Amino acid sequence: MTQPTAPANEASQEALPRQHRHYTIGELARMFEVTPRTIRFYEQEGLLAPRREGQKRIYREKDRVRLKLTLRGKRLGFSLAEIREVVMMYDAMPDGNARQLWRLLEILADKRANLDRQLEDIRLMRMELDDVDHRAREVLRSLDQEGSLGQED
Amino acid sequence: MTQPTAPANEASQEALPRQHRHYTIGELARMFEVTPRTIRFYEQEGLLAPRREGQKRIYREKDRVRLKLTLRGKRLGFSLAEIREVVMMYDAMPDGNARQLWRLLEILADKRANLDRQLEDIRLMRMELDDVDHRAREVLRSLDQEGSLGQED
DNA sequence: GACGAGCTTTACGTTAACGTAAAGTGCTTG
DNA sequence: CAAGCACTTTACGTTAACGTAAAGCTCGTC
Repeated sequence: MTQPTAPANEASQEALPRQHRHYTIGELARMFEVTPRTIRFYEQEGLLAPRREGQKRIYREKDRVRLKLTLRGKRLGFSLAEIREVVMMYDAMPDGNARQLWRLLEILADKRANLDRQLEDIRLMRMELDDVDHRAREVLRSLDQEGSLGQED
Repeated sequence: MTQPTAPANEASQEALPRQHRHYTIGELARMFEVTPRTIRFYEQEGLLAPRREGQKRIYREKDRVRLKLTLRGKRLGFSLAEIREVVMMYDAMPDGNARQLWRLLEILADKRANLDRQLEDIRLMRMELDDVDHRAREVLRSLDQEGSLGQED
């Protein structure tokens, strides 16, 4: 959306042996085409919590998945605060009390309603784009006609 | 997305006689549930160009449609700059030269690719949400069980 | 042991998209 | 004619999500 160069939906390579089970911040950054700064920022915002080895951050599979989900949420226009809300409640689920769980269900329903609205928006937006596309092609055809008729300015 | 209160997809009332053909800034604002300030800002950014009657802005049907499209674009995460890009090229279409028109087609294809990526993201996100939903409901059920067994803390 | 690569923290800077406050204009209604 | 309402301009403030610069560790290697 803000990126001019087509941003891949997910990590570049998804079907590898993936044997090492943990990553450095640079590896993750390259995988998802974000900067290390972004990943550190998400940690600061409570979306990631990697282990430390000395002073270096060590990311496990769980962290990678979470980053993936976070970025997907972002592409859909969710704020980091919203994403954190779901993520934290998801973490607190196993020992969560009923109130929290009901609250979680509420949030989920809300997010889903948002997605449905987006689906409709996409449908409409596609129609508009198709329309503009058609018109543009027609104008191009007419220009072509004029050209073959020797009409040039 | 950022709005906590469920934002309607489009204007509140869509199927009215609509006889007067022009609106004040306040009317438009109420229609789309935005502030006048937002509408003025969009004008400043080159997305709207209402007539003036004295010093007051007069919005015609065309302006209303454009605002609608703009807001839809925003809900889909497009920046105002991106929206303006399409809108301005659309306006320049009739007398546009071939280069411009090809450029427009390029942009349109780009936007469409974006939308397709969003569709996939929505599909995946829905699955995740459903999954969390299921888990939460199961935990709730188990809590209910414990409750009926007299297990309370 | 100097160096580069890759990591770290701290902290100030930046951009988009408005919000908000102040001060003024113009109509109409009690 | 005073009050109120809807509009106007100008201008500074705010928030999210990072970017960027500075300064410092740590490891392998030439």
